[in-house]
Amino acid sequence: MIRRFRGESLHKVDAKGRVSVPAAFRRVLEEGDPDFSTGSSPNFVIVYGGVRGSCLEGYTINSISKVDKLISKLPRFSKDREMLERFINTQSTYMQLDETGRIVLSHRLKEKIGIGDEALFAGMGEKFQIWEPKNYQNELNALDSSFKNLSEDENPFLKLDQLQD
Amino acid sequence: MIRRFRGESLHKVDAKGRVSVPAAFRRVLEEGDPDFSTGSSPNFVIVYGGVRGSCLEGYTINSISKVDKLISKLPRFSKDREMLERFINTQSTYMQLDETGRIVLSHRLKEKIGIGDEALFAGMGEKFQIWEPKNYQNELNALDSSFKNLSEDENPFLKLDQLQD
DNA sequence: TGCCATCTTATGGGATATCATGGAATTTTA
DNA sequence: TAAAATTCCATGATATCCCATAAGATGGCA
Repeated sequence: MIRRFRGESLHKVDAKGRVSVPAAFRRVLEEGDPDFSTGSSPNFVIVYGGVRGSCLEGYTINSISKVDKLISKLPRFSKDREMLERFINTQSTYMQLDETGRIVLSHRLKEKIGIGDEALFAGMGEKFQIWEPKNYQNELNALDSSFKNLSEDENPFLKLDQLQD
Repeated sequence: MIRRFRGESLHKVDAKGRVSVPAAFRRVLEEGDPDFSTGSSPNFVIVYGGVRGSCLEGYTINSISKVDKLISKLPRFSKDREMLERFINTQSTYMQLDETGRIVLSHRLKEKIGIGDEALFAGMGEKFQIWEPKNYQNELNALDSSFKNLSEDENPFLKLDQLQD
């Protein structure tokens, strides 16, 4: 089975910026790092320049490579490519779990998304997100209400079954 | 034969949150997990963020993968995709039966649907649901009365045979 | 068809491992 | 050399594993 990032969990951020990454996510990060071997700690990538910018996004090495490959397909000096490279390559950083499964969020990263002493991890399939808990709740509420306002044929759940497979 | 989730049954939830999954459902979960082999225990997925949110929904690995695959076809950063990932991926979790056929419902999951020391399992074809027994009864009653108020041409039983295949 | 042996199921309890988290000690680096 | 970052150790809480048992269900077989 290819595991995906699933579920939510809330973790403490200590004075040094250390946070535990949810154990379930570690398994996915390990599987997604071609250089990982039992005993070592997986590498992965955090993108902080995200489309919406209100959370951090974690990618396995394999899934960020996929994104990189897509970007490389764009014309070399196009505005689009320039922009994506800026957001995804420039505004990102390699990370490595320590042996207790934690990472440290630098002052800069915490500031980016307004994190204090708690961080909310949210699984999103091929990536995961890190949110300041209140902002996350707002995001969920906003999502809920915008979902309620959708007409029948805008409902993404219903659109799903119309896709070919 | 492709087995489907059928029937209802009521099970005790012990102090640790452990519940037996109905034996009939285990067979379906086993068939629906490509990595299952006799001797091992099947994995599956519980979604708790359902559109209605009053029960948990269990999916086999195969059926949730179908959904994942459809979602992956949507453009990577589209609003639709984010919404679906949020409702289906974020609000879900991997589960594995133990060798006596039980799962453990975390405090969080029990809270979500108001479960105390009993859980009602309901087969729904491609998925099953877990309800707090009283809520389940209310749901049944509500369904009954709304069914009685339908006109002839709204009756879903009658609409069934009009579908093309 | 009545009875016994066996298997499966549902459930419980205790032991063990993993996880999340904190603090101290040590190294790096500016 | 002080501040920042990293490594190492410690611990309570939670989750997982392992074993136990009683009640049904199943299946032969006389």
